[in-house]
Amino acid sequence: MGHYNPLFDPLAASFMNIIELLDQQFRQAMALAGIPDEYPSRIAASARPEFGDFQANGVLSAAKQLRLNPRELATRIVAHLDLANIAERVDIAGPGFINIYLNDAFIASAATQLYQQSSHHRGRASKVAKCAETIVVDYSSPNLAKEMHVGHLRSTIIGDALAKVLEYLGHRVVRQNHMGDWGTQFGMLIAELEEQLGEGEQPELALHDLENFYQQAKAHFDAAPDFADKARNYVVKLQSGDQHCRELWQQFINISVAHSEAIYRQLGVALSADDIRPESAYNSDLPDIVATLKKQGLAQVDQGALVVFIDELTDKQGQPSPMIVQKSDGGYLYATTDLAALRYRNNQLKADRVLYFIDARQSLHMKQVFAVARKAGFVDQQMRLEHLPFGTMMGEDGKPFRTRSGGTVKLADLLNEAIDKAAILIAEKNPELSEPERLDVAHKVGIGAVKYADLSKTRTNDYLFSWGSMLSFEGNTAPYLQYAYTRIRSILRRAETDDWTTVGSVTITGEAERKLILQLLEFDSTVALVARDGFPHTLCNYLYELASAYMSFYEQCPVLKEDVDTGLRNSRLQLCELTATTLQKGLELLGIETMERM
RNA sequence: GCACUCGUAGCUCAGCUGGAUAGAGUACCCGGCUACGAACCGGGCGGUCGCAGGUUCGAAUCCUGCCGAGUGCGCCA
Repeated sequence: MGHYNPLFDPLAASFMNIIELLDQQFRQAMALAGIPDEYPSRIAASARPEFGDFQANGVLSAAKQLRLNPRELATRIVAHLDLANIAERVDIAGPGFINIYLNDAFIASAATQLYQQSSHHRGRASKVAKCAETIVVDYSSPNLAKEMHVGHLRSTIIGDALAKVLEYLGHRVVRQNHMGDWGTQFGMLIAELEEQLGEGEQPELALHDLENFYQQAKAHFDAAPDFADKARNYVVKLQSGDQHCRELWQQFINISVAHSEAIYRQLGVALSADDIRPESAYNSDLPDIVATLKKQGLAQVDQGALVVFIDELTDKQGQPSPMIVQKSDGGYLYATTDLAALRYRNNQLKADRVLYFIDARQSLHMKQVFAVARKAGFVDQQMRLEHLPFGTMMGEDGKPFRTRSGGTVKLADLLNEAIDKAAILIAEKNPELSEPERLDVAHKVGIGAVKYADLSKTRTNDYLFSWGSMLSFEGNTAPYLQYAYTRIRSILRRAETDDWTTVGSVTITGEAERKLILQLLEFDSTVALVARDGFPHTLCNYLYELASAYMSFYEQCPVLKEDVDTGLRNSRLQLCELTATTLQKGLELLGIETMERM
């Protein structure tokens, strides 16, 4: 696999991108200097201001691998480098660093171009994909046996952010909510529901608190052997299509799905009923999956169960990794369902790429499913299967998270608390907001804070759940970004006329403007990175730095007070507008809303 | 036993397939509202990047070993 440069992603190629531009010039110069083109220039923002704006780090590693003197090579490349009108200076420093000092006029013109583009599109324009793909994004996938709790937050909002990013880049995204509605535990729930309905309960009433209902059923199951037997019997009847069982199950599922959908609405997650493709949907495919595996000689009976031994996954002793696809009692497992889902995504959905946002603890399982699906030909060879794992939620004590009572925090409770807290803060800070506006803002701020707290952490690491960080509205948080946005909107409202939108161009008078523009120019490459790797925290960090650069600009550069005649007022208004649209688009991709005032 | 992940400031975390003097937030201290919105800005304090080797011009990053934490490994999902 070659080195990936996001700026050479064909999707990114259609727009002005400063790093891409530099990269192109460097590739040319490197080619002229006799460097094979598999060596990337690796243009990156410089670590320190005294090292210029950008540096080309690839030259040093190329020199190393080609066993050339790095300083000499750098000199040769710079001699071929054409950055006229782009850089005012290119230095070679230390062992062979190439430092690029951009021309202010060039930066200003890049900003102007970007502004005109975004103003023409009425916002940050989405890229037109040259090679749009069909990408299945499998996320959220709650277990319908229980109420959604905070542990479901990650898959739901990270998956949703990725879906939005991929759509923004022009891909065809197919959301799949692989809801868990078909496990063994549903026998238990049906048995409990039957008993409670027998006592005259209405299903809506019995199930108004899903979590509580589940606990009742579980306690009943553990305590009463005859109840447990009945439950197990119900599983078999349910999966073989028994009418009565199916009806009870359906009542349960309806209420549980409605609960999930209420959470999605509150979160602003773009998962609809159409995206639900639950485990039960694959029930009728399972016998054929197993029969195919048997026919191909991939599955064999071992200790009573039907097992696929995966040669591609072996341990140090060369033992192939086993995956059970059918239990000794004939029942199927979630591995079987996952295989059926993959075949569906290949044959029906025609996916080029499938992304799974699932807990890291399922890593082995996902590897097994992918390997078997390929061996069995359930998916085309070129289809890209990616498990994008996330870490376990930990408690303050560093152990897997539990509340004092040993339970989990309901997602609904967390969201309501965040909104309530935001409402109190808003009433304090901005009492003149009307009641309806305050409620609206409280919702956006509270939900935004919760989502950002999660999205801004590296996906793959374990993460600490704390009310404090989830409900924080200061520092590197969503409200900080939202606040930056409202400050800009406030200026733009006060500008009154809109002559500035079409007259004049961006000019640079100081460091604050320069930094702000350089940050604005990195939006596209940041989004491309998120689409490739599936780490939304990269975008969070970018937006925080953007908002931060704007806040400094705001302190140092008066906007409305500037003289119209010098053109500076228009220049700064355009920068404000460009920052606002970039913040808004970035937050939108993360699923976080903005507002006019807060 | 085997496998995967992780260990960075008091706390919570960034650090982009090796780059120059390791950065934010928070907490604490100092300064800034008769100012385009102070949910903000500027400054200070704070780190043997778990430990020890190795690879090289250069290591938080790559390799090996050790210590510590979490997770997974044929009939739950």
